[in-house]
Amino acid sequence: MQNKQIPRYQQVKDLIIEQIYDGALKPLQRVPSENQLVKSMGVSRMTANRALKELNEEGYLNRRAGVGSFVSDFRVNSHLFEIKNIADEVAFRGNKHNSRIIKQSLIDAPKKISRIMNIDSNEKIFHILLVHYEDSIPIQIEDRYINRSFAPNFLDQDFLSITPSSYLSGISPLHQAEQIVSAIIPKNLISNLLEIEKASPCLLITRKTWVKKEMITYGKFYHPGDRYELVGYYEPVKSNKFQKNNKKFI
Amino acid sequence: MQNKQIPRYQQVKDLIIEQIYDGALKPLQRVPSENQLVKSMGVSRMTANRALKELNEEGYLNRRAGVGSFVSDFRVNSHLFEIKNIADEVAFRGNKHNSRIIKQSLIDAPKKISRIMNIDSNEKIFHILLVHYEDSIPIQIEDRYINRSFAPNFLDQDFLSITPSSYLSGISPLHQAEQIVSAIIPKNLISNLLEIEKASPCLLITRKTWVKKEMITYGKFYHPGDRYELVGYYEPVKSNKFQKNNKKFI
DNA sequence: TGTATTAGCCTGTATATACAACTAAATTAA
DNA sequence: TTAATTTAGTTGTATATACAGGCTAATACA
Repeated sequence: MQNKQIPRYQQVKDLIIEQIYDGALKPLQRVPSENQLVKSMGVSRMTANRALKELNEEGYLNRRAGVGSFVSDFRVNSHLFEIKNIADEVAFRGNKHNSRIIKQSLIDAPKKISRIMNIDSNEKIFHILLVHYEDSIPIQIEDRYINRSFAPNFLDQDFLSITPSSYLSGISPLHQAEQIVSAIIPKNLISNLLEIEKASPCLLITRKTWVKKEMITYGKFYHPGDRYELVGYYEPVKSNKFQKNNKKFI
Repeated sequence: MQNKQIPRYQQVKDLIIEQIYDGALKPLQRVPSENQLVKSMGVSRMTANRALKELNEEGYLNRRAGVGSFVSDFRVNSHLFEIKNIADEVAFRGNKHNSRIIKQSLIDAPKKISRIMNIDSNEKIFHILLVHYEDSIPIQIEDRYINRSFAPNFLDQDFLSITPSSYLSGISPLHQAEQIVSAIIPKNLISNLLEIEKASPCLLITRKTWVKKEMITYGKFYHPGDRYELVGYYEPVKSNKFQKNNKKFI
């Protein structure tokens, strides 16, 4: 009965979002046009317009006048705009990205991780540790745990040709993300992999992501403090895109 | 004649934004209702609705059904949502904020600053250096330059009772902001003021703000790495608010 | 005087309609 | 064959209208 409480434009939105998360609507795929929604859902064109317009503003869809509305490619740009794919960042700066895989395995979930991710303590979990390079200089260490049920084929992936972020975004877009930025002095393993001095500072980004209330990944991302910065540029008008940039290797 | 290119809802928005920046509409003040805009601007109620609705989503206005639409209080929350007032952050966590002013003066603009802010090199500029405390523990050093023409009475302000951010936001809301986050080992002056060890890392936030294409402030904000984090929480639905939080002094 | 009701204004949603501008594909003309 | 034109479908904007629901203040009632 609370069906009547939910506005119709929201019902249309929810239906489309549902189909995106279910995989019924895949990235770049066309979604029903406004007039099709008028017929299929019995709403007026204006409320269909509102639904698609808001989904566009929220990053789920891309719309082009005269063409149509299409599901965003979350593998390139998350609709949670701050979460970007580092390979695309590097490419955006005109540099060459590659990576080195240190670990890629299915392990018993460490107690700390199983607690954070709220999974059973005797459950297995995927773990990956890799170094991202920009023009052969290390710029990020990705130390990440992935919920097994979300990406059962995780071990079969070649993460030299596609980043874990991109692969995971291709399975389903994110519902939520939390990102904590801090400044630390890293342990030896990290500073060695980043090829930096032992006592030099790092930006540490701790990121949790959820799909449908379930935590999908928990990861730590280490960046050398002297050659990486988080850049945010804000204006109220259009999309407040967030960019991560590293310095130009001064 | 390009008047016709600009959509009418955008014209309504521009008019209101203009008045906010001009000070004709002040924080918490009521803006014309949809029906008043229908009469005064000769638009339909739906386009007036769209204008006010978007201004609400962009943080310029607060709307309440049955009551009206009001200008946001930018002194508390910038509509560039990432830029928050640290005193309010601290209060939000239920702690006590106070600050200590190290410098508050009108100086000859250092060459580097005048170049960054694009002002004449023999121009004078305001400079402030202060330490923010949360429950008497230093959490931020604010080292900031302020364009003289924007805030002519800057020296008369008592920045123990109101933060510079809050004061500046009260003059006019921001048009643009850039924020760069990096990890550094601070110089002695900074580590002394923050009461941290010499070699311990800091989060450094370098922030530039603009009003109407003119750079208003340039500042560096230092946070102790072991007791401050930037927390971002994202979800696509509603406002993607950005929060700065420090740890609970573990 | 104190309380309940009402009136009036506000935003939120929804529909039906209309025209403009854009795009891609089909059609026509050279 | 090539180029220009038309056509159909799409999004973007704009209007007029309507009703629901929230809120405040004036009004009526006890």
